[in-house]
Amino acid sequence: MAGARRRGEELEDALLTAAWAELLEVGYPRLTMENVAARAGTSKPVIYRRWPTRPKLVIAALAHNLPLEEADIDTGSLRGDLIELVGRGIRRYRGVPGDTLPGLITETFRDPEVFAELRSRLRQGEVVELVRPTLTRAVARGELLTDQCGDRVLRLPFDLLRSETLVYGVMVDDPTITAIIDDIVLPVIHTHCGTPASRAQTDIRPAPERDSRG
Amino acid sequence: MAGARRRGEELEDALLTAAWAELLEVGYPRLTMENVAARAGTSKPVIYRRWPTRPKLVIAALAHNLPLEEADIDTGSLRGDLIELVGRGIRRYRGVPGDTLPGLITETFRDPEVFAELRSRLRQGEVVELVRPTLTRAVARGELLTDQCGDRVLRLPFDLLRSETLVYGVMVDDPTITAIIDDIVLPVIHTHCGTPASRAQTDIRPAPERDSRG
DNA sequence: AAGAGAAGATACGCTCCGTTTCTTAATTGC
DNA sequence: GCAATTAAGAAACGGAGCGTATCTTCTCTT
Repeated sequence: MAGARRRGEELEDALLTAAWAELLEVGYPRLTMENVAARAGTSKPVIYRRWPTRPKLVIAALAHNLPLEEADIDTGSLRGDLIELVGRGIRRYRGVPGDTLPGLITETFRDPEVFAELRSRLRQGEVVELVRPTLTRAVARGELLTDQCGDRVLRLPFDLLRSETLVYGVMVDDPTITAIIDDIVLPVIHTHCGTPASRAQTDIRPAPERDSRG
Repeated sequence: MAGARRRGEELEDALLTAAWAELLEVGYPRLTMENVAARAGTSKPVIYRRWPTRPKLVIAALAHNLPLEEADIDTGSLRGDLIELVGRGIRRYRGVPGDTLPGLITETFRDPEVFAELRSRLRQGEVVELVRPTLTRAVARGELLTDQCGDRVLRLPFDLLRSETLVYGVMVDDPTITAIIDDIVLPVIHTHCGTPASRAQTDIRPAPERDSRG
C-alpha cells in the first residue's frame, strides 16, 4: 500500500519488536513466522533473510528486548548484594511468559549451536559471573573469610531461581528471593567461605520458610 | 500381512514400548505418531483411539517404563540416605535422553491438564516426599535436632538435580550427586535442623568442589 | 539515469498432527 | 456354530506451520 518501504535497522527493529510482542501475547509455542511478519507489516522472506530459523529469531528478540544489566552492585552487605543480584536477574525476565524459556530450550535442543547460544545468553542474563566479586567484596568487609568456593556454590542462587521459573513456570516475587537467599544461599556460602563467629548469629536466619508455590 | 491381529493389553504394551523405543532413539522432538505406529506394526488411528495427543502418549510411555521406586531407604546415616535417595531419583531417568523432559514440559504448556499430570509425575519420580522421613530418621539417630524445615529445603536436592538434567541436559553421575549432597544439601539441612556440635566437624565437608559440567 | 540489491507479495513443497473412511479380523452373545 | 458388535489396520485427507522459490517493485547507490 504505502510506498514507504523500510530498510536496514528500522526494519530489523520492527521485526524484533513484533517478535517480542508476539512472544508476550501468544507465547512461544504459538509464535509463528507468518504472524510475526504480519505484525511487522511485512512478509516471511524478510525475516528469513535475517534469521534462518524460528529459535534464532526469538533469541534475537530476547537479546533486543532484554538488555544486559550493569554490574554495579554494592549495598553494603553480602546479603543485600545477593538479594539485589538475584532480583536483577529475575526482573530482567519480568514480562516474559513462563513458558517462553523452556520452549526455547526445547526447540533449540535440535540445533546444538543455537542451544549453546541460548545457554550462554541465559548465563549472561543471570550474571552468574558477578557472584564471585560479590563474595570478594564480602571478604573485604570482613563478612567472609575467603571467596574460594566451587562453581556450584556460585551458580546456586540462579539454579534455584530456575527451578521456580523454568520448571514450575512461576514468576518469582521479592519474598521468595529473600527466602532463597536467607534459607539456602547464605548458609551454603557461610559453610564454604567461613564466617567470623560473632556475625554468624545475625546473618544466618533459619526462619520459618515461606513458599510461594501452591 | 499376518492374520494375527493384536488387541487390548497386548496391543497397548506394544504401542507404549514402541513409543519408548522411539523416544530413546530419536528423542522427543522427532518422535512422530506415524513412526511409533509403524514401529509397533500398526497405524495411527490405533494410537489415537487410546491417547488423544502426542504428549499424552509420551507421558503414558514414561509411566509404563519408569516404575515408581519403593521407599525403603536406611543406610545408617543421613548422608548415605540422601545420596541413595537422590541416586534413585536420577537412576530412574537413566536412558531418558536429556531433551525428553524439557520437550514434554514445553509441549504440554499448551495443555494445562497434561502439564499438571507431568509435573505431578515428576514429583513422584523424585520422591520428594521421602526427604522428610529421611530427616526424621536422622533425628532418631541423633544426627539432627529436628526435622522441621521448609518445603524449599526438602525440595533442594531435586531442584539442584533438575538444574543439571533439565536445564543443562547433562546426565548426573555419582560424584556429582555426592558433591551436591556434601557441598549444598547437608550444610543447608544442618543450618535449619541443627547439628550436635561434636558431629558437625565430620559431617560437613566443604571440600574443593568438583564440577561435572564443561 | 541506470543498475544493484533488498522489500514485499504470493505460492509452493514438505512434515506432521489429528481425523475420517472403509475394509477386515477378532470377540461376544445367542 | 453363526450373526452382530467391536476394534484393528490401511489409506487418504485437511490444516497448520516451517522454510524456500519466484517475481515484481521500490530505494539506494554511483
